[in-house]
Amino acid sequence: MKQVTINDIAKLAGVAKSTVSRYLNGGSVGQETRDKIERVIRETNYEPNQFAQSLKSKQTKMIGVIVPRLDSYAASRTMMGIDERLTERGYQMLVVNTAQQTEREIEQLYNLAKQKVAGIIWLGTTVTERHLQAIQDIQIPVLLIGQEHEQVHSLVYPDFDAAYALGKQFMDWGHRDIIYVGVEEYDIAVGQARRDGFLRAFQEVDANVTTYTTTFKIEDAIPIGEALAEITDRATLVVCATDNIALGVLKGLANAGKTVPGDISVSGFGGYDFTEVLHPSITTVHLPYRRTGSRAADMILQLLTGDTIPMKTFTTFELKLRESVDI
Amino acid sequence: MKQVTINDIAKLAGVAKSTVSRYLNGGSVGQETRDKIERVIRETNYEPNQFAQSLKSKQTKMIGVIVPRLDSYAASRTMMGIDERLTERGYQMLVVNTAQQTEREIEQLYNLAKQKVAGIIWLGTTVTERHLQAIQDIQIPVLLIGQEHEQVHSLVYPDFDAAYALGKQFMDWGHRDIIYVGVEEYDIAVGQARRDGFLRAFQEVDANVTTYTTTFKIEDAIPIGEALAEITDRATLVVCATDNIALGVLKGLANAGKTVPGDISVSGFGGYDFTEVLHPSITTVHLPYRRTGSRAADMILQLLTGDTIPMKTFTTFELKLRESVDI
DNA sequence: AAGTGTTGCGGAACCGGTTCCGCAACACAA
DNA sequence: TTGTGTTGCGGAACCGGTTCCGCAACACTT
Repeated sequence: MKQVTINDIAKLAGVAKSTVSRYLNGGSVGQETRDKIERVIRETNYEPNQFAQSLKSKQTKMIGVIVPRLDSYAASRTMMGIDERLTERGYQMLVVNTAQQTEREIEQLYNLAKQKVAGIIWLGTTVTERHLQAIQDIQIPVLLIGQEHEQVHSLVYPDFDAAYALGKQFMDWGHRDIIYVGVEEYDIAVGQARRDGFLRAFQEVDANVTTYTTTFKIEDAIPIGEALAEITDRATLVVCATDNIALGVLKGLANAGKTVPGDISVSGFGGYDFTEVLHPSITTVHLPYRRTGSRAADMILQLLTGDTIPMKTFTTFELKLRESVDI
Repeated sequence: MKQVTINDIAKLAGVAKSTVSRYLNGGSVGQETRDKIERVIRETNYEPNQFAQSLKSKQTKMIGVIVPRLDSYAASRTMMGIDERLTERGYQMLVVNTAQQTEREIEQLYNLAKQKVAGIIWLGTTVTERHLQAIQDIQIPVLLIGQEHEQVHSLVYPDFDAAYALGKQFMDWGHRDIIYVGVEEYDIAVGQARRDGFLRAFQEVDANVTTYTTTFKIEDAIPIGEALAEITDRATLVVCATDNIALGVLKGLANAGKTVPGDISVSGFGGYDFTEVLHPSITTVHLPYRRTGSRAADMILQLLTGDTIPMKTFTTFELKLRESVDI
């Protein structure tokens, strides 16, 4: 099981190793020599040593993917999409996890650069000066998913538009007293764009809105749901910034003995698979995580070949109007 | 931003590069030289080129992780655990996805070997002769999670015991007419061990059991739930082999207008987070995926250092007795 | 004073590829 | 026949580390 090297091939084929290398990389090699080398390579199952190659070329066939957490639905689906496409194209995905620490995002940018990945796909939550500095330092194409910044190529979800569209639908249905449960503003896409989209829709018809702020964790939204149970006579709809929050709110309401959508309606955002199979099924916005991953892979590969692509690309969204919101 | 090399350091410090290398790897170097080198390294932010190192050493600080899918709860949580521990210990996780194709598992074993990972953690579904062959060929420590085989170090969930314990509990509560919804047998752990554990518990009290077989997908279980709605007067409990199946069954029952646990009880297996926040909350078995990941990381690292560890290690489980099953 | 270790260090080879350079062989045009 | 190009190939240098070997300097015995 010893590693077969290019030297072995050269020796067995009776040529110089530079010739073998040329054969492998499409240089000029005579037909006769070509045949000999090909035979030897086939017989020995030769595979070039990637380290030796990378040592010289200072490049790999890897694309780094920076994710805030490994166990989020959005991240998982996006990774799937990325991996599929990358594999098709002969690249490998190298996932690194930041455990939701901004500091580690920056660390990992440098780290991936050290590992000579060809490009980086970054599932971001926030973009700071130091991120930009890192991106500039490392001299590697970076594609940002889920957030945007004018200086970084980005592939973003139409959070504002989707939120607006969903909010508008609710307004059309006549909801006028709304609870909005969002997250902190440091997450631009979720904390700001989504909220602003909803608020715009609500304000257009002068609806009454009460805002709560929570985290991305299900548990943290439960008490909010419980608290909301007190005012189900007034408010008719709880709009949540994520499906996880909706889940927590639903639980809280259930704990307090309220039924959905009977006593009050609840909507989510994100489009987790299982929102559909719950009872009641949850009204939400479906974001195409997986397809976005694939597109991101395509885009980063284009960036590698030097193609120019728009700095900012939007994905699509789809309203999922289901049982949890009363018409 | 050009790469600083060991030659640069040597030149700047006025020593031979072999001395620098010795300094870095703990060889004998005089105090004075040591200081000079240290200063230069600090000033230049020198970091050794990993490719050059690996080229010589034929090793990396990477642990390959083979997962059947990127978007399963179990896989995600396990990866989290692995990554955490590996990062602590100065290793990196390299995840490869097989998209549930057995063939690709084997491919990836060889592939990871080619990339000279130090060890491999394999979240398996089934173990064939060809897997064993691959494992033997590559000469790299492999740790199998979730399945077992006498020739491979494995870390397994106590599927049988957990299923037995849960089934026994149901028997104690007096359920006697049971529906079991499982998966195909090719998955030893889920398809066989879990089923057998349950059946054992049921048989001990001569309960009446009807068995259905489905897949790991939520959707495929929905029709089963719908079909079961016909017999809620007879059967009192649907035992599902996974939480996903339980979710589908619940949906099917809901579609048919049945309530849980009013008309019939339903239990899951696996312990997804959100089984707790559903309404009704789902009775299930919690398996410690994340902690298992961490342990797996520890174990593979032990294997690297040549320690001997038991061929087979069991994890724990915890019954989560909740609302979806009537007492 | 001669012999025996020990320590610190430089030089060179090596890991397995890629690439540059130059030479030989051959064809073809002038 | 000489000159110009093209093609095929070997040799050597290089990528950035690690490691083996040998030598010099300096104790420390005996």
